[in-house]
Amino acid sequence: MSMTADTLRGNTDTIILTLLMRGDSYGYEINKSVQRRTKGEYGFKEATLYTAFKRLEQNGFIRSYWGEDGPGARRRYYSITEEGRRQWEENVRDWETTRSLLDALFDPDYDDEEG
Amino acid sequence: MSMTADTLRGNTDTIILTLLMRGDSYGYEINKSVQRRTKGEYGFKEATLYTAFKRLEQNGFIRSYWGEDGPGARRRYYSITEEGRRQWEENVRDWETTRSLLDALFDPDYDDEEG
DNA sequence: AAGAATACTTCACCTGTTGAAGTACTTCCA
DNA sequence: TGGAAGTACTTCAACAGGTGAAGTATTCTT
Repeated sequence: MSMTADTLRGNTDTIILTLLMRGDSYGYEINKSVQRRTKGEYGFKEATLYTAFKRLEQNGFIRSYWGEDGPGARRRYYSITEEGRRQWEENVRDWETTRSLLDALFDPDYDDEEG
Repeated sequence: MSMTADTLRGNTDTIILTLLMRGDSYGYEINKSVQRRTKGEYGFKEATLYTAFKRLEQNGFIRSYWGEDGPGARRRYYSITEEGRRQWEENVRDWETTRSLLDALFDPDYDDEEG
């Protein structure tokens, strides 16, 4: 796994929750959104994406249902739950904390006496 | 593993390299520095720390030697190599990229047409 | 008709983190 | 003097999340 992917690890769930806050969606489309937002620099591997859905559903953060039979392949839609929204808030706060921790830890000129 | 620890995963090596850029050091002290910089919010588990040293040394990013026999328990000192410095630069660039990717991916108001 | 795109599933494997247990020495303090 | 706490490192088994690979099935494009 590359450095980048390793940093992303564990944020998969939060990324998915963020996109579901805009409305119900399905795997393939969510992944396209991720790619669009990152200008193609990042996208989920299929296995990553679908195991994340399973995990999120087991934790009660999302719910799923099969889409109407239209043209094209069948789609499983996901929608975020109230608990999922709460989890999203917490995860984003955690991210902000971790982000500043890492910024401090990667600073080669950090003053150790600073408080 | 908590969200925070999961985001930190894979950045262990870069944290250690950052601290070694200030001069040679040893495990216990490096960990204290991490705790100081994060105001006690983060520190390595011993197993994490020492497996990271092993990994870094195997990759040629650090070198190690036993400290002089003084008072107190024996210490294994580490010093960063030229290759380690190059790796550090790369990792920090990767971190900056990933940080903005995640900031974009966690934005619930992101405009999908933006580009 | 072929190939690309859409869409999802499952499995075995890999990597980094961790809990737990152990070794060994020194300092503090009652 | 003796026990707890602090310093310092080691090893191992277990766990979680990500990934490559292979498969299924449909539709769109050329």
